[in-house]
Amino acid sequence: MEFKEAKNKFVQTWGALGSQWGINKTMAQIHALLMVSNDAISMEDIMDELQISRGNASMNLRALMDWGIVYKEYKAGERREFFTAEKDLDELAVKIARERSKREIKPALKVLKEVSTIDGNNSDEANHFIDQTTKLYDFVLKADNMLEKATEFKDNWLGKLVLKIMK
Amino acid sequence: MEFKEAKNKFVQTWGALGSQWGINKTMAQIHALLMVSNDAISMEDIMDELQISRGNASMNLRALMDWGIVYKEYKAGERREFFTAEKDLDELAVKIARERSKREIKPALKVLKEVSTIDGNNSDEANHFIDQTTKLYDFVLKADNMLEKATEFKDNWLGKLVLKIMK
DNA sequence: ATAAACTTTCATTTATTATTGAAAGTTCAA
DNA sequence: TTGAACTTTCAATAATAAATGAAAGTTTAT
Repeated sequence: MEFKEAKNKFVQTWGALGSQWGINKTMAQIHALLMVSNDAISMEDIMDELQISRGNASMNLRALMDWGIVYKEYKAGERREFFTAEKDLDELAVKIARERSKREIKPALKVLKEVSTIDGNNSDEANHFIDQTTKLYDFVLKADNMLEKATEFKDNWLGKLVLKIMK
Repeated sequence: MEFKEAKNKFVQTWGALGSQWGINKTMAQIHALLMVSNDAISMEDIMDELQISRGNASMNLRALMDWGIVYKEYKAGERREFFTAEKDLDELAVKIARERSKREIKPALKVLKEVSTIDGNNSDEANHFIDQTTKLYDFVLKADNMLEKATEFKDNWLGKLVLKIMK
């Protein structure tokens, strides 16, 4: 396999993986493209390489910047903007985790808290519901906290030790 | 809020969350419904409660069973089948993690390995590509292994201790 | 202040994904 | 073995999500 083919395969695969995880295909593809590019790329080049429209490129680049995993870059003497991806994978993971927590897990927790605190008044059905949703609340809260903690984990001697032991 | 309203809100929220994570809405809703139900439910009742068609119910129940998080149950003297969800949340998390690893992460790793082992022959661009995808391969592999290990984690005194310290 | 060079927006179109429901398949009791 | 009671399949349809592209908006050099 030669470079161009490999690059294309990578971009396509990353895009497909993205859709499976609820991230739109083009967004994942743009990210993939920027991840493996040596230097910053213009919107024009992204459109060209991925065969997508201007609007599509613009919107997805904006979304990637909102996630904090793609940056604008300005080149001296150049009018147009260039884009780069966060290439540090730990940093990337942290940002994605934080963003999904904020956007999805936190709101879900709010609902879980709400529905788990209804009055069960002597109905078996309702009591089981309260019990299950309370457990779920605790579980999701714990998982979310672990995610949070994991973001501090990598620079941490204890963490590294534990990982080694767990291997 | 009363029980019926709370139950509905929970099912709807769980469904919406599912779509955001690449799981189809109905599948997530059926799972939610079974999670908070005291006892096994027939397909008819699921169709009725969620206002979905027979085919839809059948296909998504099948999918949930393929994931190993919903079970068929037979009741004595009853012809039709009843369904229950895995209610142990640790067990649920393990099964989902394993399944997604098998279906999505493993194939992605295969591609990453493939594309990261091309011949870079003296092109800077290609060399950067190889470098980035190799790092990505290592990262994803490590994350996948951690997921695997985490499935053994809960019964483990060391794990519990670490979580306590990390708090 | 103007216009060239660029980016963003958003109503419309297109593509993707999920749902329906009728027909085919299965199972079981008699 | 038949047929009633149920489940599964899958081609057609509907719902949802993403992409287009032309018009509006911005920025900057002169």
